[in-house]
Amino acid sequence: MRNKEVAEILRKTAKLLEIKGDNPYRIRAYERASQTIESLTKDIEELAREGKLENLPGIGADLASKIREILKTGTFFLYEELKREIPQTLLTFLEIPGLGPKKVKAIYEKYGITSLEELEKACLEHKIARLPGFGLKTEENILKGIKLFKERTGRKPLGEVLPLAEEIVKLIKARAPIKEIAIAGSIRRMRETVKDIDILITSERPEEVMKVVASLPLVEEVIAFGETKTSVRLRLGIQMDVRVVDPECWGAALAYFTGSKAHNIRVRELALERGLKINEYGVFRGDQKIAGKTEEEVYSAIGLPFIPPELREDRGEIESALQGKLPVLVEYNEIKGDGHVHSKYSDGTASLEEILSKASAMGLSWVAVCDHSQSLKVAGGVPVEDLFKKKARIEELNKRSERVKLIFGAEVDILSDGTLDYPDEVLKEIDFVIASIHTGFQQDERQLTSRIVSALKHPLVHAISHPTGRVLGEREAYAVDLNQVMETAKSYGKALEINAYYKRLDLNDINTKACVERGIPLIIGSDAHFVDQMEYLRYGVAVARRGWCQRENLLNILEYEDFMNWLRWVRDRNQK
DNA sequence: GCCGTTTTCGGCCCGACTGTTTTCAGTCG
Repeated sequence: MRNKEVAEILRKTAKLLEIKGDNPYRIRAYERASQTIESLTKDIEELAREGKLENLPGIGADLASKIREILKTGTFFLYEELKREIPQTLLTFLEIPGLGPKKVKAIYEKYGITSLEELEKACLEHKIARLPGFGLKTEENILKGIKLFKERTGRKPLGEVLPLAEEIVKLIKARAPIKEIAIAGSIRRMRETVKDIDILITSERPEEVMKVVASLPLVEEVIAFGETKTSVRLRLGIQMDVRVVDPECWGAALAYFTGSKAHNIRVRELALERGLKINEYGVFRGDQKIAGKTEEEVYSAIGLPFIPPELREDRGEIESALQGKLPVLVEYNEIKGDGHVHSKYSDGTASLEEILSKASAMGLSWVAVCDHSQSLKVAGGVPVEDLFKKKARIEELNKRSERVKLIFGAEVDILSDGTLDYPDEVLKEIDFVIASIHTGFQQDERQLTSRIVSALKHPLVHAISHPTGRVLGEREAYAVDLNQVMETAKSYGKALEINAYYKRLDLNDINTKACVERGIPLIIGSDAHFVDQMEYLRYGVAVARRGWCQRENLLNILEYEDFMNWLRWVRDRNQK
């Protein structure tokens, strides 16, 4: 899979064209192609071999041939030419808040500045303020931007920002005269990482709301302060944009601020084709407003059904909606079980009783307690003799517990040679075996893939946990050929996990979608090591929804007995 | 550079806020 590589080159090409001041629509074409390829669930090389590149939206004959060139040579002519013409370091300038392509170009052409240090120096010497269109204030902002850029941590995991955003919503509710309030932006779409917090409000006294927002205790700096829009930087280094609109515009504004940008562009193009105009205030035919109060109304005005926020990425949802083929996404409250938690038996902190009571509080009807296997000593891997104590204890608790059941599971290590960390006679006593890799990350793709594939082929294994091993901001996915993993899972009827721990989210949304398209069963596991972490299940459901997952794709919607039946069924069909 | 139940050429999403400007370009989302 070289999708990412191709997408990256196209994205950089777009950026370089931007600095060059090229045709904005040409730039958009490169950007769009980059996004399309990044969110592809198929291998771009395969599509190229089959001659299907031109079928992709936004990719015509020209871009297709450039993509083929990239696949063949690792680059393409225009990109190389642009790199010779424009220093690549200017691309980092674009990441400085307040600096866009026009200003970067001006600075480079006038002074030949190509490094952050030079830029900083030029600002301090007030050389920048002398450029036409620049001023002292711009200079100050660039200096501030450089400082922010240097201490920047980039996008933050949803699991860190969403709770914060919910906290802020509570604060605003308590302090300002508001009617409605909602979190919008990428948080509402439940992207795995987010850059900022977008909050939308309706109120009859917007000025007052703006003042409250600007003076919230978490605010470090007010970036922009207008009548209906305020941007602030929070102490944790994250930006927050708050916008107040009239209740009549609520739906249009919510749709607009939920994005994604790419989705919005497509929706507006569609509106134009129908002789309508959409902005954050409503849908208009000429001067007449025909919709805007609710999102449903806005979508319906341009002939679309409501599209759930998690799908709004321009990954085919508009086409599906137009054909009336949107998936009926699995709902957050349809989850009956947690497929993966740890207890005190390994490196978890919770007793089985605590897990039961947390599950009950969350309204779940089953939890698979999958502790680590014996060789994973650092994580308190469970020796065989304790395994049977755990089994007995679970049976005992289940007799007493009517509504919620524990499932005797294990997260069994796939050893370096692809064998499993318990012998078969032990494995067959374990009701739910989920296999995973915790050692030998450095092996090459062939080795790692064959380890996972042989685990999937093992008749006593039900699923693979965190199939790619990535940890957001900490560790890249290990080298594994997911295509092969998925094909094997498919032919053996095995499941792949959506690990819901917010730094893993592994499978991610795109890989989840690939599984859904192939009909591979998925199971969400919180991977909780503390009972409260079972709440992370919601991030797993979010990934499932972003991956177009319907009820039929997800094992977590099954009742306890049905899930147990599935576990037995998998073993029966693989033990002929 | 893409694309077409009004088009194969002439379109291509839209508005708030800031700063440098006397009417608007640039940036951002």
